[in-house]
Amino acid sequence: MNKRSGEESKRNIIAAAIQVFADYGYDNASMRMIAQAAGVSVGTLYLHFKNKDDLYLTITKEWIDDLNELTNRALDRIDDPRTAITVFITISIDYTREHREMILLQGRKFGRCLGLEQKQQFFRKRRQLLTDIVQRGVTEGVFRSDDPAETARIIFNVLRGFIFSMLIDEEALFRAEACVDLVLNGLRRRNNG
Amino acid sequence: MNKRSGEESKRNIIAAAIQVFADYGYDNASMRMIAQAAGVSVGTLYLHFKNKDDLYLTITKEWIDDLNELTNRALDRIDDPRTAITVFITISIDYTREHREMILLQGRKFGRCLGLEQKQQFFRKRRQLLTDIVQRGVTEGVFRSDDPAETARIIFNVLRGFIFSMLIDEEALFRAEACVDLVLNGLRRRNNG
Amino acid sequence: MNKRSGEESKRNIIAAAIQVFADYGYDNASMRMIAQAAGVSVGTLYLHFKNKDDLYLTITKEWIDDLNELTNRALDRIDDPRTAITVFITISIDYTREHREMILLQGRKFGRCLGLEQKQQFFRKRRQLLTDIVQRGVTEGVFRSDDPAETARIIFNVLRGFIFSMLIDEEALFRAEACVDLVLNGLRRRNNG
Amino acid sequence: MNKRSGEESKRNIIAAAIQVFADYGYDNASMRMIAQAAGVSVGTLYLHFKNKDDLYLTITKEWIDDLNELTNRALDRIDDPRTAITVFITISIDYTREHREMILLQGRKFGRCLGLEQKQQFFRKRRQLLTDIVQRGVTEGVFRSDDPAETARIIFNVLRGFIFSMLIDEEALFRAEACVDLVLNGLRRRNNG
DNA sequence: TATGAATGAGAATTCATTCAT
DNA sequence: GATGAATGAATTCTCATTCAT
Repeated sequence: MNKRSGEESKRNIIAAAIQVFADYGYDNASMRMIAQAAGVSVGTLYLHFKNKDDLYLTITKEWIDDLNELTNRALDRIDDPRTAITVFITISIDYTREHREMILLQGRKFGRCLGLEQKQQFFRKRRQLLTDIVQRGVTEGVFRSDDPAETARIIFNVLRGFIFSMLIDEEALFRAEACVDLVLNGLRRRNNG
Repeated sequence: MNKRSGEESKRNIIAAAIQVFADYGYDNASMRMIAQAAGVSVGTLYLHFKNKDDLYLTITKEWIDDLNELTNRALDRIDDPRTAITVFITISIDYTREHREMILLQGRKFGRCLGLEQKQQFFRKRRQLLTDIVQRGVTEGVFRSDDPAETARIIFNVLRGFIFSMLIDEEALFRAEACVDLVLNGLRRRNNG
Repeated sequence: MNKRSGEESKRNIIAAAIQVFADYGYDNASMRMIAQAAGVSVGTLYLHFKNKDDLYLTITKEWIDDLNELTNRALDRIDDPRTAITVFITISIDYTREHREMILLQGRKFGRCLGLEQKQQFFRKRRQLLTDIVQRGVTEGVFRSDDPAETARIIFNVLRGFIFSMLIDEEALFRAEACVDLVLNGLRRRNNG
Repeated sequence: MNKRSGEESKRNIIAAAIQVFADYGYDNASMRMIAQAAGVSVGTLYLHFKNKDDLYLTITKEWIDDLNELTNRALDRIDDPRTAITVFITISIDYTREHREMILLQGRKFGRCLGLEQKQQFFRKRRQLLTDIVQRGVTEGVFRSDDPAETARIIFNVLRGFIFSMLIDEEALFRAEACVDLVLNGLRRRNNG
């Protein structure tokens, strides 16, 4: 019985769970696998988390907070819409590359999606951020867009596609710069357009 | 019980399985549910399919063939790269909207993804199609792209993102035209570019 | 795999479950024990019953129906209140002696008592029967009772006590006739009373 | 943590355990719940009691002693058998009403009933008390009974029924006086009997 | 072909008990 | 004395798969 502090043990379990969930998906990851990966007994899992859902939600909540903060900090002092788009896309792609496990955030549990409310709010917030940037660009006359929200959704979906490609289809991954280039060009206002 | 020819029964099972898989996901769809939806006994499922994986793979194979044919037919006589891009994106979005179940194609069984080889080949083929179109556009001087394959991957990922949005986040869906507009503008060669 | 008809198998499981529940109580009887006693696998239990509660409730429902019918038939043509009391007590005691397992009917699951509604209705019906008999006796001038319902409850509780004694304290069991004697004497109207 | 003397802590745990056992039953009461209710850690429970059974037995022993003393004191100077019966029944009913938890005394752990020997002795003693009273009444010519022990068992079972009704079926409860009335009338010797 | 009863392995979860601190 | 993290065995329940009919 290797005694640790409660918090230490909890972090340890979370780290293990992230790996296992990411490797096998929510459904195929069993509590036994997670326990094994964390080097603890199954019972210990339930000492720190009410159940499998709770463990999963704790993890996703961390990511959401993490990404929110990272994004906010990065966009904090950026006024130029072109730079803002560049930063948003680059951060998203980089973060996804570094945290392949983040796919879990997108995780669907078909019937009832686990923590759906929380996630949708997060997605909504990110799309709003993009919408604001595009809108600003339009106002400033550097972007062209009939419908900034629609444009934001499209950009958002490239990034969502990237997340899944990370997991199921690495050949489909692209460089952030290439994406920025295409998008900025697509948004660009032109005289003879 | 209603005697049917073997083939008829098989079609019937596949139709039911598509629905159930699409509604609940591979893991949460049980053979019992599929049997019930098809109005046959569990044993009958195994008469036509070796096992659950086999049933799933049969379905995905059908889709791949279906989509391949649909796409090929649509692009058959189109020479203009701009029209080709427009058609490819529109077909993909429309098909996804009509066949929400197609998400299954992206289906990940994390550890070992079921039928991965087959799917990856399909994805590769679609990206190649896009690459060819972009390449042609560049050659003809209407598109601008440093790396057509990279550009193709980006477009491919918007569409992949759309598929997942269909399932987990309907608010994120966008119109095909808006996407075409952004992409074509992004690809457009410009004098002062 | 010993194939039986569905109904045959179900009866077999019920018989085993009655024994196991009676011997160990609801909580201490495990599905594994019941399966073993029935000579089937655990999975088979769930083929016939939705869950443990369902199995338990099926059993209690049978008893309730059984006892109701038995009692109704016995009291059908009896007009004399003294005979009716005698029959009611005798039947109850005899049935309990023969079906020691019937204790399950009383079964408490503390927080939420399983099938409480159903049982309470059954108990209520039996008390009502007793109340009617006593009331009749009073009306006919052979019984004496300030409050027939209260009297009925007391008699009802002797019988309930008997059921528990069957299980936990056989030394406390008594003969039906002795009980009838005491009760009838207690109910008897007297001139100098 | 609040340092207490060992004995004080023990009393505290017992009080909490009584509540929890009474609310949830032996099986459904967990050591964690008891610890929580007592405001101590799980480990502390095992400092004072060898295990769950030990804790339970300690409690039942207390009750047995408590009830024995209460009953003895009440019957101490009562000579009249009629009064004695009245007192015994009234005390039993009242005590049960006030200590709903006392149901635990009847507690069955089916297979091997916890502390069975101890309890049976207690029940035996109480029945003996009743038997003595009835016997005395018969000797003095105020009661009529072929078999005082049998009569005692019947009275004992009304009271046992009452205890269970307290828990599972409050509608079945009755007033002590009504019971005394029926029993005394039932015991009464009559001229024309 | 078709059925559906039966299986057994494995899933999530609970809990009495132990023991390092 | 007191704590509470850790354990492991047991519990309920699910499900892909098999096979006698």
